[in-house]
Amino acid sequence: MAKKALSMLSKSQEAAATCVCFNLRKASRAVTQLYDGILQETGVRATQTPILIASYLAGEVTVSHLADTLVMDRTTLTRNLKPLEDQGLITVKTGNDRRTKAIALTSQGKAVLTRVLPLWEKAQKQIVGGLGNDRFKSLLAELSAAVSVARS
Amino acid sequence: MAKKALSMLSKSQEAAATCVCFNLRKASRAVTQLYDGILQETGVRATQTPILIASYLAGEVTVSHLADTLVMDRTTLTRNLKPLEDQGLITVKTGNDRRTKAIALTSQGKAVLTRVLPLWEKAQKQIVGGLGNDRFKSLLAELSAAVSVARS
DNA sequence: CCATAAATTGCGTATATACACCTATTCTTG
DNA sequence: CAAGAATAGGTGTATATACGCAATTTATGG
Repeated sequence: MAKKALSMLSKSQEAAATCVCFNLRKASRAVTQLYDGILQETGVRATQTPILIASYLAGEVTVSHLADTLVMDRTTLTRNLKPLEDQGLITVKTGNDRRTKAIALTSQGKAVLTRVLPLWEKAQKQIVGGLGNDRFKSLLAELSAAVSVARS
Repeated sequence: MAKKALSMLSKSQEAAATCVCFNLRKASRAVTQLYDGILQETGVRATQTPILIASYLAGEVTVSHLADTLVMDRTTLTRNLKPLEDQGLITVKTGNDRRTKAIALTSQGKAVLTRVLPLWEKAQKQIVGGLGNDRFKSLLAELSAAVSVARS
């Protein structure tokens, strides 16, 4: 009994301090709030920026393909596209293969992206500057590795 | 014109590849799904585990204090407490200072935590094993630094 | 050519996140 | 002690996330 209770206490302390999932989510919350604050004047959120960028880079793309690119659940992306479509930043139309939807950035979306990118850079520089370039590069590499491990 | 378009393209490519916010969120999604899959049989989610653990370690704690501990928005925590209370894993009662709420883990919550912790360890070992101990420790340190920078 | 499998997407449901605003309680001070 | 300040918490609203299931369309094997 005493042993089990002790193990529960020490394991809880270890989990609180070292859990990769918790610490990733914690950092995500903090960093997302920083980006959101800086991007606020554009009306675009930190979470929406990658979608706009990927749409811009892909030209015209299906929901599933875009979800793969963003390493995002397909149904999550579908929900996330809605406010962007409502704001006129993207269009969603039926593709030639009528099972698919073709996502494309509108000219308004491109205009907004032009305003977003300098602010993104500002936020990014605050983080990179605070971390230092070495830790920044190390962080990116480890996040990439974590994704590979988690999905393998 | 050509210059601006080029800058937009290259900046978009840079953002897609290096954005700290996006890469953190991406890794959070992937890692959370791994933990969720392993924890599934307990009925407790990866996001709920830290709340149970912090409640267990704190003994009895107010919403705001728990939110500080978890580096989580107070109102987010309030919403997250609801399903845990519904499942009977925690109790929420008015504190002596009647402005406050006292959060406490129930005996059922402790029993569930006993089942959760070994599975948490299993998930954690998959990630740590995949990353290697050096990269794991480095990742934790950089996430901690990122939180400090983002909140400063 | 048709029956069936595969591919693509949407929707129902539930939880996670956080900002703005509101209420209730306690503290502070004249 | 009463009025304003400070503190603790909840609610409305909007977006983010993802699992399971259903619907539609395309590809494929006999």
